[in-house]
Amino acid sequence: MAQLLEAAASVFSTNGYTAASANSIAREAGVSPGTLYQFFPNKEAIAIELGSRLMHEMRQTYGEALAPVDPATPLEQVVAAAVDRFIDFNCRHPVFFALMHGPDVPGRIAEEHDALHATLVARVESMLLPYLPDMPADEVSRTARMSVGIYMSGLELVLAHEGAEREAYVRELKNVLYRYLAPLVGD
Amino acid sequence: MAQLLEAAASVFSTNGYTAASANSIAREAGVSPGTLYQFFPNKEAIAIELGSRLMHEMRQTYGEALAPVDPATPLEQVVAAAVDRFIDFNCRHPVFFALMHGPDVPGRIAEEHDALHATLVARVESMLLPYLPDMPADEVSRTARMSVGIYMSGLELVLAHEGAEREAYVRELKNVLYRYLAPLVGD
Amino acid sequence: MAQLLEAAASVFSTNGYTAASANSIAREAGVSPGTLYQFFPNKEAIAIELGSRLMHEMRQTYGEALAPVDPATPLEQVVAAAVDRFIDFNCRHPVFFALMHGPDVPGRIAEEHDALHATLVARVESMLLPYLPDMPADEVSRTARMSVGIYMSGLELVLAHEGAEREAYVRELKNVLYRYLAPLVGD
Amino acid sequence: MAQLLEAAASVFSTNGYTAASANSIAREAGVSPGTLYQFFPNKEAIAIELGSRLMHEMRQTYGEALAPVDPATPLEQVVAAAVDRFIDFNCRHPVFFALMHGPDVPGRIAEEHDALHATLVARVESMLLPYLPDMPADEVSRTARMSVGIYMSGLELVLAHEGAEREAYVRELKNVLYRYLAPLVGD
DNA sequence: CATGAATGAGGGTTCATTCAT
DNA sequence: GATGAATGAACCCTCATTCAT
Repeated sequence: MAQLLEAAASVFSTNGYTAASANSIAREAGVSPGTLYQFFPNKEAIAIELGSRLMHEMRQTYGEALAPVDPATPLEQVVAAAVDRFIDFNCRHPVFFALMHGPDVPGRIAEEHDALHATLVARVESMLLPYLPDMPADEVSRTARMSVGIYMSGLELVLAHEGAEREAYVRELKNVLYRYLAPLVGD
Repeated sequence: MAQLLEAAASVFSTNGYTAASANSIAREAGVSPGTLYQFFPNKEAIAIELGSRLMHEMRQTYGEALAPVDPATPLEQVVAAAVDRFIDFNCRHPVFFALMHGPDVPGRIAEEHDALHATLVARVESMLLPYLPDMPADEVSRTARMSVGIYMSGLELVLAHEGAEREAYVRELKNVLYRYLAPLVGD
Repeated sequence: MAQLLEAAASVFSTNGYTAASANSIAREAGVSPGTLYQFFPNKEAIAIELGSRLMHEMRQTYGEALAPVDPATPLEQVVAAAVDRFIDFNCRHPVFFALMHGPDVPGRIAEEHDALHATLVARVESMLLPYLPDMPADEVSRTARMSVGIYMSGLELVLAHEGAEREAYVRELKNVLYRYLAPLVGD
Repeated sequence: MAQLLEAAASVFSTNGYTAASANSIAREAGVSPGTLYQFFPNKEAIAIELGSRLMHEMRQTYGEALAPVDPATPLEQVVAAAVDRFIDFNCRHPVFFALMHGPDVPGRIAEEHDALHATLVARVESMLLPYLPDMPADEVSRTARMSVGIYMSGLELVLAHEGAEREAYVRELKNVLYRYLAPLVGD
């Protein structure tokens, strides 16, 4: 059953959500289609469950890290730590990226995709808030969304490379974010 | 047939690449499926041709603008102009976004996606080069790719909003890019 | 396309509605499953169309016969004629019987089944009315429903036999109906 | 296991034979599907066993009643009693109706259906015989079959209504049968 | 050239049946 | 015995693609 989620994660990351077929997931998991449907009522449910597990794991693993930070901590440090954790998380769970580049089609998993996204935005917002005590709420929200966007596009580049090149992209992503946020926090 | 490409552009931007069916494109174009297959060997080919045309149009429309700039022009101005043009281009050709985000699936269409992407990267590179005369080539390339990534994620946010909120995201995107590049060009 | 309805009629009469699979209908018609779905949105629609055609044909063929009859006509004659026509109709359209022994499962064809049944009841009612001018409406309705039920069960016996035996059952059915109705009409 | 048969009876009468799934029967019985298949080789066998038990129960309960009757008993009384018992039996065993109407599909279950039917016919025949001493055997058989058909279609109408309306249909069914048989027995 | 009916592999899903525990 | 997860063929339906007209 974890077997099935693993297979689904693998197929989703390889082919994307839309192109992943229920039977291909079952095949990857080494079970019959019928078995898959004893655990999940439909294909969507697999993605949804996968999504919740990812969100849960994110909270478990990085719960404290994204909790309100002492505003005295240098921003550079906070950004670097957040990026490192985010990259690390995605390398261990490449399906996260697949689910975030969710399906073009609307539906329940689109909602799940949105939930994942919203979770991410909320965490970034809560991380930024101590640094931006005087910024209006809607501006904070925009800043958080922009940061998540940068995160995601940086992640794409990072995952597309290996070794030293990957490291270079990680540094670059940190730079982008730090330089974007530094003026806002008066750092 | 321009008629077919227009229809395809419309359907791709409405439903995304994966969900767009060949027959729905033909219907939208007001021709029979058979006719479609006399112009294109398959669905992928439509996306590929569409991509080429977009690249061509990008070159036609903004050719001069992205041509090497006088390094004396303030970076802020250059970034602002590039972002404005980019947003404008995407509003007039929403299919560009669909093609850049759509195809999770590997295949020839992914290659086309990459070609589009590469074109974009090349243009940004050529724009940056005058500002970064001393930067090693691979670092310039990384900077350009990072910039394109930021562009794309910014675009997503811009397109997702309207009116004043959209304007705010446009400004934010300019900020991100300017702050990212400023230290590099010694501005 | 008539080809498809014919095939459907054949498969429905052989296997019953529930057990008839869309693909088996297509196979019987000598076409591919896809073709079937260009003419009908789903399996139900085939049964529904088949039902309407039957009702239509019933009205076309026997329109005048079931129209209000001169109450002077001997009941025996009317019953005999109605039974003969009914049997004849069913021999030419055996699927009628299959659709009337509709699906246990509820759904749109169940409604169609009901519509067929209601049509039949209405025709019998209109045939009986001139003979039962003083009977309360609900009693007429009951009588009509009872008559249709007798019709149907008689039909089953008739269809299950051949030759002289079949003829004997036809006579028997006429007897049942005549004897049932005679006291009501004061014949 | 009586438990299983009870469950099957319940599921068959609720959903009809075709729509009843083996697993739903097992669930209703509170056992696992595996257990079900230790008592019955397949789904059909359940229906068959259920049918046998119904026949047996019919014989147990109404054995004497349907045994040869004193031909002096007024036919009206005999018919009324038989109908009342038949309706009563079906109210207590609604699965009887499901089994008699359910299986459009040919197969062993249809044979069982026929066996049930044959039993019913035989009982009616034995009831009629004393009244029809001079009728040829095949004609008696036809009369019995016809009577059973009327029974069944009357039953359907009775079960489809409630309260006073149901009572009215019961009376109607008695009328049909009595009027049908009266001339034959010279009543 | 254009047509559009026809194709058929493949998608998601169900369910009678089996078998290792 | 009893279990219930596993099976896999078959179900309904879609859609990229073809070909006779």
